[in-house]
Amino acid sequence: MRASDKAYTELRRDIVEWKLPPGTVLGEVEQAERLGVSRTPLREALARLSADGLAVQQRGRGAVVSDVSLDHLDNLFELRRALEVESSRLAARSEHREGFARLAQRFTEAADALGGGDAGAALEPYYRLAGELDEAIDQAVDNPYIEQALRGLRTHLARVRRLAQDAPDRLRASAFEHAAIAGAIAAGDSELAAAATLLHLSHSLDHIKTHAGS
Amino acid sequence: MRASDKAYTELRRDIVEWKLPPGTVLGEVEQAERLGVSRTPLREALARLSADGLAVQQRGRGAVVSDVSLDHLDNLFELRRALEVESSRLAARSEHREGFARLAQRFTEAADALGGGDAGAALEPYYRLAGELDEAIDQAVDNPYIEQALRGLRTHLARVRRLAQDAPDRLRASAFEHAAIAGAIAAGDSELAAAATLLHLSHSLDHIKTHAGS
DNA sequence: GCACAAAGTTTTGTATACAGAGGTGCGTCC
DNA sequence: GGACGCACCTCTGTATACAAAACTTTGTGC
Repeated sequence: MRASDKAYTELRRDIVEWKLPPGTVLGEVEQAERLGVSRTPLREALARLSADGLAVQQRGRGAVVSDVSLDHLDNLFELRRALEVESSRLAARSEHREGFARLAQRFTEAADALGGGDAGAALEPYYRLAGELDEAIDQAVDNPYIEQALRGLRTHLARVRRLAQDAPDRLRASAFEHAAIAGAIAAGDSELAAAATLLHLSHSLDHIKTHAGS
Repeated sequence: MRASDKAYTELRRDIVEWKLPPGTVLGEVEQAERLGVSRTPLREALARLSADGLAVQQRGRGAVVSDVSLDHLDNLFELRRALEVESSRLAARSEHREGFARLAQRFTEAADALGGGDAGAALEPYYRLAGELDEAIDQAVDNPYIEQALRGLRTHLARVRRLAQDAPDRLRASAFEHAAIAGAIAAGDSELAAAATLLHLSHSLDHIKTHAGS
């Protein structure tokens, strides 16, 4: 693995996981020493982070971890709506929809598990399942431009997710909403898939806005 | 201006204007000498171009100008539909819609000019007007995430535009479609704005696909 | 004559050294 | 006592030198 890739991967992970909180100044020598690479590959990593929007380059002052707050939530979800609703629509029209019926079933099972006694143990599998749905939609949409836009969006979402804690009842409802999306795609009903996605996003945003900041 | 910015700007312009056609290998020393900068800032420029999708880094072989062809058109317009339809919808709901009525009028006038005797002279003003509409929508949407996604999209569109020549009658129809979009936004009718945008994109894609390659 | 391997050459990837710009702190002047 | 200015210092931005990896070419063996 190249040193610049290593620096990029580590810095990106640290930023997304809030180990480097917003506003942190990323001094080149400091970070280079911390990560065990030279300044040259580190600068390349910082440039990529800036392109991702995870850092902003201040003139003369180097790079600082970009700000993120609930003020961005509406903006983030507006982009999410544009991309994900259309993605669901396209996925439902795609030829490669074999896996979605099974995914819908697994989401329903996950919802039951989240409602059961040991909800904590069902949490991690549920997040992985949600990731699988994202991947399946990406594959079905089969559009590198949309995929790239979604990748950037998901990075910011993962970062903002820290601001809102996940209540078990919300996760259970979310699982049912995901099941509806996967089911609509499996059925090839593009407008139903779009509607189900729109509903999920609306509920998701509502939940974050009412339960965040505590 | 920093040397890396200069290298990025020039390379980007050369790629978008097809002075560096797809498949061109961007040797580091070669380009560094051509642009009069050192390899270090040039590498930073190449990294940014890769992030934009204008170049792809091939293992061991450096960077090459990314491919672009009519095969990408459907993918590009799918993303365009997702972003621009939602942008029009958001712009129509925005508070800052003062300029759109005037823009709609200017598009109607531009359509008349394009239908008149000296259509060639009306070409350049029309392109500028289309750019103004894009900017106005960006301002009304007021969403940095969507704006960034649109910026990347427009870069690729500018590049692919070379593949399709602009027939005068299509431009005239396009002007009317733009007038409809601007008018709907000015009226604050979000669904009408979305529909007008959808129609414009559909016609635009149809035209390119039937008239391209000659 | 073709295929495989090895060596050479060209290229990228990394480190370090140097220069320039900006910021901060202290001193002096008003 | 406060404000402005100068100097020092730290940090970014750039260049160059070195190392490593990959591709190409040539030679030899089958």
